[in-house]
Amino acid sequence: MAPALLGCVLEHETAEGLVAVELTEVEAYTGQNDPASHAFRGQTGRNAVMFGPAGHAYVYFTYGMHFCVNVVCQPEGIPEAVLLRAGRVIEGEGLAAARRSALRPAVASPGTATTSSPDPAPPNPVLRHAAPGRLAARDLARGPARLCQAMAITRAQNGADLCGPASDLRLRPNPGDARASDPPTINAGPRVGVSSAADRPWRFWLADDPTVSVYRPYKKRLTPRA
DNA sequence: CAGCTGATTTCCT
DNA sequence: GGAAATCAGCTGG
Repeated sequence: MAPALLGCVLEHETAEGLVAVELTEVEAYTGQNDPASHAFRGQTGRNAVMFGPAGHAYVYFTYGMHFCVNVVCQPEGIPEAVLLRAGRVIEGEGLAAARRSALRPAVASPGTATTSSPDPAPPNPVLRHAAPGRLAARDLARGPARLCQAMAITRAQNGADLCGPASDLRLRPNPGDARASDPPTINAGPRVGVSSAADRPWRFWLADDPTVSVYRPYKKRLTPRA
């Protein structure tokens, strides 16, 4: 399933508009026999969608600030999924860039809220710069959390039916994909940032595509966070 | 360019 | 309590 998803298009239609991304990099997670999978130790609140039917979005929140999206790939009860790691924005580039470069509200934390501003209160008092510099087109969805930010995919999309034509978040084959006559070269290698089963070459990407994220092997933290 | 670190929450042991 | 399917900014070579 993972290499088959390369070249397909993920679309998200929101009140702000439509953003479409052609997938250029994915990773497979086979669940119960894969120690790197969130489903390895069985079903939990977070990973429940992976145990549901295929074709739905498993969105998870990680590192306290990022979302990542997967496509569930097996029937109910078999928690296999493919992480969407990167893509090329083919529609709604302006909107994607705005989402990626705008000042973003920080996640609410106790004690930091409201009151101290003498000015008319901004929409959210705690703001953080997301991407001060100019943003290259190739970087809009280059990485799993960047892809979610560019497409406004959050917890709200967890469980979305990617194959439902009425769904706001949907996956479709790429009509401009010429692979039938001129198949793209697909490369495979170890997954990014994965500490266990790091030898399994289950990351797949389109060769020579600039939107593919930079490979970073797993590194243990020198000073673990409290 | 490689390497480190802060940000910040959820989940699991 | 500690790691995590990350990212951006900064440092030093």
